[in-house]
Amino acid sequence: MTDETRERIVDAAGEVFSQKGFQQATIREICGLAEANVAAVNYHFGDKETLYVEAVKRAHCESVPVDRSEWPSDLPADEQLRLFLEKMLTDMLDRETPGWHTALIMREMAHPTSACEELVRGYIGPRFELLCEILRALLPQDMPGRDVTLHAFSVIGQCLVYRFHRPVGRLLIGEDEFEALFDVERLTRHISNFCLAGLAAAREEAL
Amino acid sequence: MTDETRERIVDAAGEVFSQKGFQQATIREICGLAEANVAAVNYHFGDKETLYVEAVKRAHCESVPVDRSEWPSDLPADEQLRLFLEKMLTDMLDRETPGWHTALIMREMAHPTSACEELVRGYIGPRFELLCEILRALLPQDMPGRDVTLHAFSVIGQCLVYRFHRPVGRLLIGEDEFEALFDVERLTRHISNFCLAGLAAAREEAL
DNA sequence: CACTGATTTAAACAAGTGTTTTAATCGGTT
DNA sequence: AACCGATTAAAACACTTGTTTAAATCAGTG
Repeated sequence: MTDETRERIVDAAGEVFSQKGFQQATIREICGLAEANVAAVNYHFGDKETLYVEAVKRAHCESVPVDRSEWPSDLPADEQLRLFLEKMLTDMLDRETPGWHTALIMREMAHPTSACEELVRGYIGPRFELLCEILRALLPQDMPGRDVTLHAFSVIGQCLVYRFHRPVGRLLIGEDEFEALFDVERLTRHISNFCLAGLAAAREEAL
Repeated sequence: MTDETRERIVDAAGEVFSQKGFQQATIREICGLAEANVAAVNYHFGDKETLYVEAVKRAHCESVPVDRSEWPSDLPADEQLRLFLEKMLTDMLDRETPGWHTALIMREMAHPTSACEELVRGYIGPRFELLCEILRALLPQDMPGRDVTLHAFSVIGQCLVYRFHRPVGRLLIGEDEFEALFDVERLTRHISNFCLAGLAAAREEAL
């Protein structure tokens, strides 16, 4: 049990931080879950914030990397977009996915802390770059980068809304109705169709 | 100064709550801003949560109501959508807008509390309904309500992303570049073009 | 002016927080 | 077995928080 304690604490911290956020989570709850003493946090990490950063680091290190070498770049761009959306929506919405890793990343996206910069560099950034490249293939060649970015935000905005505004959505159209929308396949189909039409229009307009 | 104190406290509470959220805001800071004694909150409102609900209530009561009678329903549907987007983006992004009202509503959208239900009923709901009606005019007549809802979420998702993920956006493409995107006119044009193309495609597909 | 109820004030309270201290315990080494 | 550094444990510390108390002040009325 040399530094198994350290491991258990990071794991418990990820669990609790992802559910309650940095401030709301208490060291006592984390240590209770990890079956460790409260002093262990200061002994192993120094303070609460360092532990938090450690948990975020672990979250995005252990999440599936965007291995560009294994991304099917030879697929038609519209198929690549469909695939990208399916992956993103699965990561974000799939309730079957166990573990706190994605939840913590999502929380950090909504409430950035000092850990965010590294998260953008190591997790969000590469994915965003991939999306932009896919979009570039579907947009006029001479389109300024800034406009490509606008399209990228349009694509991810449609996904994020289901993750970050779920409670409002439930109140808005009823809980059952909203949960019925939570089908990755259905959402993938809708969003990719919607986006591909928007992209095609931008392509035509440029002619 | 009979219940001017009460007014000052609600106003200061809205200010602080909108910036820091319910938990992070402290009664002492609110009362400091309101130039009132800490005990005044309990005297006038009972407890912190009641004060919060009061502030949210004031926020959406004083915000511009969706007066359906003065909405230009005779405009072409695509123009209505453009107008709707412009209003929504202006409310959400315009930094010139003083006051905490919108900021508090936005915060409640991301972190719903007990005040959210009433907010959905009195503020978000009517606006969402209006959007759905506009979209219905742009979509096949026989399209199921559920699919109209999907399109509505696609529209508002593209707006919300600029409000709720601003910090990540700044890190992602650089602060200056991101702020340059924050032009209501430009965003309105992009999002409405993008959406109108998606809607047109859904219309054609139904033929 | 004196009385009364509403309001304000300063101080204290009780609970919870991150952190530190100090002593006990463990595991390996000589 | 005795020692030693690393780790764990329980308790205390210092501070912040929402809330309450009890006295002081104010505003209106007889």
